Amino acid sequence: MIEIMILPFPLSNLKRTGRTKLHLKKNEALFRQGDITTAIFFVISGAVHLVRHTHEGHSVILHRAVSGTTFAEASLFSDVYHCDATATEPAEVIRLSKTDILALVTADPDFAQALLKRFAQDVQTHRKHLEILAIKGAEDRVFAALVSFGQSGTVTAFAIFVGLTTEATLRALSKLVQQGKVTKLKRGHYEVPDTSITPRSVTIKSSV
Amino acid sequence: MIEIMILPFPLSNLKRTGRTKLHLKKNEALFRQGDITTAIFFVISGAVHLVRHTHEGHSVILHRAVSGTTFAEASLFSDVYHCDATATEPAEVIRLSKTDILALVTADPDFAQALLKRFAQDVQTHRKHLEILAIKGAEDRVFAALVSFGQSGTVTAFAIFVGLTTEATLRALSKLVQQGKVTKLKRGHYEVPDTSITPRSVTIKSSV
DNA sequence: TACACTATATGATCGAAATCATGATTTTGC
DNA sequence: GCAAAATCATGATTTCGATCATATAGTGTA
Repeated sequence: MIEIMILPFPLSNLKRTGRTKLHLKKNEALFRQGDITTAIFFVISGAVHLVRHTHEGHSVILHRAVSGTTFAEASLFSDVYHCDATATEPAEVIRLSKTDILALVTADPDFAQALLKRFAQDVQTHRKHLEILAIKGAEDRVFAALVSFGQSGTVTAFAIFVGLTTEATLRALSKLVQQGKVTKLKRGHYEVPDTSITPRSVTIKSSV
Repeated sequence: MIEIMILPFPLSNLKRTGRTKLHLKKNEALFRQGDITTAIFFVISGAVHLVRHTHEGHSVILHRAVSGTTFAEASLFSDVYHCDATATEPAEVIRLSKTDILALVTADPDFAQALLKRFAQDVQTHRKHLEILAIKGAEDRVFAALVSFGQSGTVTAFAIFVGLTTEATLRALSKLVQQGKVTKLKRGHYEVPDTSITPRSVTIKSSV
């Protein structure tokens, strides 16, 4: 039961039947927008993207779930999934039955609190994402996203995440590299060196 | 104790000391980004905007809390507030002590579950917001936001919410009115008539 | 009432990112 | 291993929204 150790909340009381280990191939979908919700998930290895599709073919990467994190927690209280979940690389995930989780919430206060914390983190992450999308210049936006989230996955995926085209993102990255604010590790892999991470001093004036 | 009736979760067990009623004037700040977190809030009347400020003066309206909703729930698990909370119109709010709420989570399973549900709703709302910001055309974006969230507050506030300038938003609105997709109630007040709300048929192909 | 201030509205210009285009490189599936 | 597909990269052109400017309608208040 090694996996229980790395779960962000204690599962000792969860029925064994409530847990299933799944192996996903690349591009394999775990669930799709509109599917009936039956479970939340925990990533052991690999990565899963949560993607929302809009009417006219637009798509947003809402979240990239990586090793050691849970996802689709919000589905506990909604009837259908509101996004697609697709493995972007081969992944192992644990499926946690929705009904069992809900039962455990009622039975185990510590579990409930741990789950609440995860939800709160989700909210914070989404807010950070919203904050980044509000930044106007492509260069500033890409840099902010790189500082806050890092380049998870391909540049193309990163571009969708920051709400720009791949071209615009690449151009911004190459300019940032020129300026020394970003390091190009290798083709398609960029990173913010520690030195360039300036602590944002929150100097808010009390005057309106 | 009228207010307890309209709270989205049962507060009967919350210590009386944990609740304080506050009266906010227009533009009065409840807390600011960086302040130590001590409470979550419930809106009785009026409206409170949660605004996030980025390094270079950009701002995002993360959330508009209106009558009957709670806000700053995420602060339960973080040390400082990550955004400003300001009344955009005179407002009455109830301050709910953070420590008391956390105690109640442990003591009352029903309360814990109700709170979890609220968090989940928050996540869903933020996702919808992210989805809207991913829409490229100004016209499409404004229309989508109007359908999903309605025009809460002024056009200027709505413009910030959708990530456009006031001018671009007004132009988009006036075009949408021309097309009959949006109704102009009066100067600065727009609405999507029921007839134009097309149910988005989720026809996702299983291929790819 | 008069004044200041803010929000709404629309027009003109400019610039930044989307789009289109073309190759090179890497990965993936057979 | 090899062909096909996807990704990375950069250049040229176009388009849409930002910006600047100006005017009007409300709103608060002295």
